[in-house]
Amino acid sequence: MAQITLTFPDGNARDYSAGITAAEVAADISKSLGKKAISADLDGDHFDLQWPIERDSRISINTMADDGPALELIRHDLAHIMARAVQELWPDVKVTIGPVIKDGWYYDFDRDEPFTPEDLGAIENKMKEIINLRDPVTTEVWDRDRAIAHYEQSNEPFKVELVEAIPQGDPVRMYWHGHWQDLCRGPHLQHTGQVPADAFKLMSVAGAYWRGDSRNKQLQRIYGVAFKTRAELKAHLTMLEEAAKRDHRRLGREMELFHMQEEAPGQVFWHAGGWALYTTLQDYMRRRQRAGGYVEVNTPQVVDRKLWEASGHWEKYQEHMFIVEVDEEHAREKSINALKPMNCPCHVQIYNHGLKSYRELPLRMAEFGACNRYEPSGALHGLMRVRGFTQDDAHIFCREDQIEAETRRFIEFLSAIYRDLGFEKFAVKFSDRPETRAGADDIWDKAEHALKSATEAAGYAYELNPGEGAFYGPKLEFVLTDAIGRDWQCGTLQVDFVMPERLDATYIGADGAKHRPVMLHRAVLGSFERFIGILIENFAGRFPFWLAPRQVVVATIVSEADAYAQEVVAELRARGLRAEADLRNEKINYKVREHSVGKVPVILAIGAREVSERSVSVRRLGEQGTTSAPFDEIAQSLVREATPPDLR
RNA sequence: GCCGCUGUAGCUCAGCUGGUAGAGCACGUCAUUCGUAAUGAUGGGGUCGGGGGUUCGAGUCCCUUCAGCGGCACCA
Repeated sequence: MAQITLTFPDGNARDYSAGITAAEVAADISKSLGKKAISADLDGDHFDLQWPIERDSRISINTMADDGPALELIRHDLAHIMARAVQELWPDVKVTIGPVIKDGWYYDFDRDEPFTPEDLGAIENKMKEIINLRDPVTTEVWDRDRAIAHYEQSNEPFKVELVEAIPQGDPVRMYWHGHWQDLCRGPHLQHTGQVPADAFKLMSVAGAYWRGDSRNKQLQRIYGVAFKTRAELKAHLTMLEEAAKRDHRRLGREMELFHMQEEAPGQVFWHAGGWALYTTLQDYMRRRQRAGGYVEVNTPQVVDRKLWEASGHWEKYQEHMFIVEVDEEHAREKSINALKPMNCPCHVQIYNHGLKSYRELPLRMAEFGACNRYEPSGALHGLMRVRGFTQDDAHIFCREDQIEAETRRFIEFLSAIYRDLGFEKFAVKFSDRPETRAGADDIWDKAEHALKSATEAAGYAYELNPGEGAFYGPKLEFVLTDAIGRDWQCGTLQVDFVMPERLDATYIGADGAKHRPVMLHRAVLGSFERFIGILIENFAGRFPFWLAPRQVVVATIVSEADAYAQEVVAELRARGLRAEADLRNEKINYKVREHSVGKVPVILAIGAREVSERSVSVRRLGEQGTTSAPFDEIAQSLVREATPPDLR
């Protein structure tokens, strides 16, 4: 029998006979490890204990104390246990795939009847029964034809398809959880009883296409979450409740920022508070862009299809455009227009007015461009995905050799803005050339190199998304992480070789000849609507003072203070603050509670004492105590605090 | 767009097997003038998302449509 050498994490090595299992190795190390072991990492890959080890490897034995492997095994076994439970309850249901995902797993089933919430409860109970059976998990390697024959016989067409996709000659691993069998890569635990029966929960059922393709049959996907302990499950459910509390749709209503209604799906009715936030953000961006060397323009909303045909959008995105037909009485034919879904073709029109010299490049043309896109109904989601929105859009017309400098300049521009808005860190993703693309390879080489080296020069690492670039050029995406760890892709910079060509943009070079400029499409926030949604959730409605929709409420304690309170409000407004008076005949407790719930950052309380001293009592959101000071002093410090970060 | 679920007062929600709508908060009025997270009393408010059908009778059952929610697909 051949000998193999296994090297442990502490650097020690031992020799074993080839074919030994990780379980045997663990038991050899110590009796207790043999008992506690749940799986093993071999050269960094995760295997189950029964796996025979055939060659020299680095090995580390995992126990339930190792969170990563333990959770993966628990969730993966639960996926199988759930599938078994479903087939025991409804034997005619077809199984497909069930991977581990963040916090849990899902499994896709083919069943004619929809799963109901009651079904989920029944499945959960059945799963607990299976766990309590402590059924052994066993595995075998089959050859492909045997597996196909098996699944054909048991009438599992999706499994047949999965096995058929495995290359001829590759081993096919089969797993059994008790009598129930599934095709699976593994690894798994040793018996079903190792899964904590009280630390998982089935969350929801949703439609999902087989293999993620909308042309395929739609299956039913059941999602579950699972942890090692009941306490962790509870903590997770509590976290979900907390996340729901900062949902921008809920806060938008509670804080009276905006609403949406049936008559205008996917479009926003901004209320006074939300619009204050919106315009504050827009004013800030306008100043930033001016300082950043952009010119600001504005272009039409309704544009004839001829331009969209020229730009190529008509062909590719017609279904997602709002079409406006104008039936003019004396027109020979109907004029067909579209609400602009993006600004770039219009910007090229401005660029094309008058000859441009190479001396004018780079030309940075910005627009707070109001766009409309007919998004599929199922895609709409609060402010995050809307049909009417305004982009902080700009196009930089430049020469190829200017791409790198412009990219670096943009990254620095964007990072300053993200920092001002409360996002310290962001990630950069770089997408290079896709299979089908326009433009010559040497230009792609140059553009890709320019984006990469500009990113590095600006001091950022990037993650590569191979082949994910647009057909017209490579792109950078900027992803920020919010206060509860969620990622949002906001900024983008895309190189475009095609649009200048299609719309015939040129400049006169130093050589006196016409040349083609390159266009850089870029945005920092993306859309104001979505970005404000992100801000709301990031801050949970507790905005920094300069952005807060209502900055100050002046609340009276006695009605004798009304006149002075109004004076205070008038003065704060005169100094540019968003201040309101609350003169209602209510106790100060009531007013403080209401405005605290409304997330007003500063409440100024005024009673008889403040009137006589011409002072105010200041209460900050989230703080218990109050401070008292002369009004003028407070007003000055509030004005300072309300100054946007770029003006400080 | 697809699958599933939901739609009752401004908000959150109750309304059993069909018999002609209810609570809390909010809002109005009155009393109270109060010192930092809900003062008390009282009053008004809903064509039960829209349309159609079954029925003596529909918030409740059926069909259809719109919108929202959770996913999937999409996201120039």
